[in-house]
Amino acid sequence: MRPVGDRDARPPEPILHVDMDAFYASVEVRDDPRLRGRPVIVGGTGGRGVVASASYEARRFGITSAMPVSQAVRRCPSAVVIPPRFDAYAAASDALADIFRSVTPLVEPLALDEAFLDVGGSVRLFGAPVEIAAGLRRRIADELRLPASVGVAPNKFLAKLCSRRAKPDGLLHLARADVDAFLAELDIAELWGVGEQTARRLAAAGIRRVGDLRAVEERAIARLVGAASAHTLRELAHGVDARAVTADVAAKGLSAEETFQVDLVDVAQLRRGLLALSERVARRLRAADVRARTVTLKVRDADFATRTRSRTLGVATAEAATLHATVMALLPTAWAPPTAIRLLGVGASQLVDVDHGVQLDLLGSGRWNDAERVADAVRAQFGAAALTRGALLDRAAAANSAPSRDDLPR
DNA sequence: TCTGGGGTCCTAGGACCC
DNA sequence: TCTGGGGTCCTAGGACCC
Repeated sequence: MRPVGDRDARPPEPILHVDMDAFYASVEVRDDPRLRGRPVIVGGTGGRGVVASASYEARRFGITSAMPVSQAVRRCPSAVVIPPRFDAYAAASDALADIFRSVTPLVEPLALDEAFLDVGGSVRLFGAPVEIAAGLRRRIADELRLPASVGVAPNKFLAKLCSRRAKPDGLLHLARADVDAFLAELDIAELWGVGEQTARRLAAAGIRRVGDLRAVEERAIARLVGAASAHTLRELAHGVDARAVTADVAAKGLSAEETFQVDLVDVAQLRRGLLALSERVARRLRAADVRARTVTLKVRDADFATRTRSRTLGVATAEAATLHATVMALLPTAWAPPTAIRLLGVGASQLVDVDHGVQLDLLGSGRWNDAERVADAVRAQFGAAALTRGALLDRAAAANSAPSRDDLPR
């Protein structure tokens, strides 16, 4: 039975989207006050790096994320370029999550710097959603000394639109009654799932605003973007989004990839690169207590042509040796000399829980797993650099590989 | 000095089974 | 002796998101 009465009613706009402003750059400015007011770029400094985050001062020069750092620096020679410190961002992200969970258990992170919150059950304790949102912004500013923007709306999609609209350092509440008018004039590119390609295809059919989209039959949209996208698009155009805020969403897959500063050209280099990536993936699988059934090799040529090859194993694995053997077996189907390679990747998907005991490995490659688990323990106690495979210590590998980073806890 | 790294979801074709 | 339909799994690629 639901209690009757206003005090218990679920508010009409219970969903919050909290999004940190220029997150990585803001953390850097906070931790080094000399950077305040200056154009700050966080990104790879190795020559092939791109912008991961840019302060609003840098954005005034037309610098956007994913832009090559080289290009960004040409636009703004006075910009300070800082290599990412993921540990610092992860720490800030953890503190942020603690603040979120102090108002509701229904917290769904989307990335290190943003999350959905359903505060529908929190109003009796903490007040209306807008008041909760304002309180969160205050606490984030006071305790983390970081700027955040918050959207308050009836559902996830609208809340995300609102937080974007509120940026930087703002709060926007969209009442249910205002949804239709708000959406009608919106550019279709603002819809979730409409990127450059889709926007171009829709525009070619005369659909530029959400209002235009509403006037077109779903079947006609499906011919442009496929059935599934057409259905979602139509719902979003009417402000409908039934997805619940869900805490603890299990990951579907996990991968590691690396763009090399200098292209790789021979099989020995590729073998070493794939071994290092296999180790990173295996370690993360074991840390998450999962095993993968499907292994994917990713190869990008010097001319940026990208291929993937995958194989599904009979027995799920979390062993670097197995991952490595699998991607090495796939390699000849994706690469042949003398093609130069700029990126390698190793992916693991079709994850199964170790607890569920799906794997019954009677043939006993288990000794590899034992050895690797011992290695995990040594690294946990003495640091990531404490143990490295002999094959990775080769001089050529050391010279060509970017400094390795610890894998991010997720 | 062109184009990172980590993900999710969808589509389409083929294999295979009933 | 000429061709069904449904369902599931696997693989490759692409769009999109932060």
